[in-house]
Amino acid sequence: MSPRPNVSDERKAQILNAAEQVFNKKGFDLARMDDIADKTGLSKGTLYLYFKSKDDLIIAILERIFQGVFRQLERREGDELSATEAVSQFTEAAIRDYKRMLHIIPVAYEFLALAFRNKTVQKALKQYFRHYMDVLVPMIQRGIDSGEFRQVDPQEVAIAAGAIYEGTVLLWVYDSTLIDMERHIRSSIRLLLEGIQVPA
Amino acid sequence: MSPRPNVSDERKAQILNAAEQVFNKKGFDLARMDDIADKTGLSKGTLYLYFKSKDDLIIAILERIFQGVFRQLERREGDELSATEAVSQFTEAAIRDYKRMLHIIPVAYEFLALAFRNKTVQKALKQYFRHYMDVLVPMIQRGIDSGEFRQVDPQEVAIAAGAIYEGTVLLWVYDSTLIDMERHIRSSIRLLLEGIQVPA
DNA sequence: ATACTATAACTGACCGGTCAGTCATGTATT
DNA sequence: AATACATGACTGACCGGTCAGTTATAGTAT
Repeated sequence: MSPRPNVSDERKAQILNAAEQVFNKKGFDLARMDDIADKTGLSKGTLYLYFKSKDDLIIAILERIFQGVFRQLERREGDELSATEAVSQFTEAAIRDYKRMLHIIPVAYEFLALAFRNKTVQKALKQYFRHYMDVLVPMIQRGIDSGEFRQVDPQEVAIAAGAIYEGTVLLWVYDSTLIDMERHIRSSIRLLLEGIQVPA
Repeated sequence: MSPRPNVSDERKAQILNAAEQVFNKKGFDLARMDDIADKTGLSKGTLYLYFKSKDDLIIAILERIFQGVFRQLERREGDELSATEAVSQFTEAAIRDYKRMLHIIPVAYEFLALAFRNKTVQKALKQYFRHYMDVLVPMIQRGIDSGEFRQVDPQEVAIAAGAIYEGTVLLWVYDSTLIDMERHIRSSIRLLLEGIQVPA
């Protein structure tokens, strides 16, 4: 048996949590390994027992975030609902996601800037977006087939919806006093849906 | 008379152009003052004759960008058009703006991340967004008053449109092969407008 | 024309602070 | 004793910013 219990997983999570907070507060570059060490209550040397570099730490954080988002996206449901209701439920799930992720938004935008310079990041974003489209496009297509929606291009509608989700978060960053993320995502999607519904 | 002609304005522009390129390519922190100096063909010392720090340089770049956008926003026209046409023209202007700004998008996202940590940046963004709303909300209100649009909340519609503009750019960053910025901004705004128009 | 002067424009070696990453040493557990 | 875990002082590369010195040019004097 080991002379000491294996604490590797706890330590890693503990370090990632601290690092996430520090990165959010200061940004990648201004975040010091010493800051993260202080936050965990461990020493800097110990960080390097569990992560071999600062980059390694960042990558691990981003992976953890994307894993969460993918899990959420993959939970498809509501095939028995009307297309409007299905999109609305999807929207509610998206809102829950965004609210859960509010605290890592600063890192997320730094990550976006990085996308222009890093192939791996580009791939992750592309994959995330395709996932999203794979869920939403068929949902809209079903609405068209059932006569609930007009003859629109389902991909264009899905892109409009995606733009509304992501864009509302951005507007909220611009001015959080004027934008209520939850309310405005909901109202914008409602306007979009009303535009494609076949009048009763 | 001066022993040498004043080249201050040309130099500043020259340095800002070079800095913009380098910041876009490497990001703010990885960009070296020496890189910028090399790009201009001037020496590092000369940069400091015109800008007192690296921060000063990035601030000047962002100011230049915002000035351009404000100039665009303030050019109101089209009071004699239908509201739909006015919004469409505004959209075309926005598309032109975005296309013109494509090359500084990486810096823009770094700037957004900064918004969470910097009051000045927060103020600039807020101002930008208010400007935008000040133009678009009355445009939509006019459509409602004239009976062209349904009784919707004009602010909600303006926010939806703003989210579409900004969000489409973001989706394009995610996957530039799937998103045609110009086409998808246009189609999404069209869907939105169709949703608020009073049926003929 | 030529030489001289004043000064704006420019240069680049250098300084000093910073910080990611290392490692010799120590401690707790079995 | 053996092993896993932990420490924090230390190192050295790096880079923003400085400044003593150099160069170019417009005007002036001869």
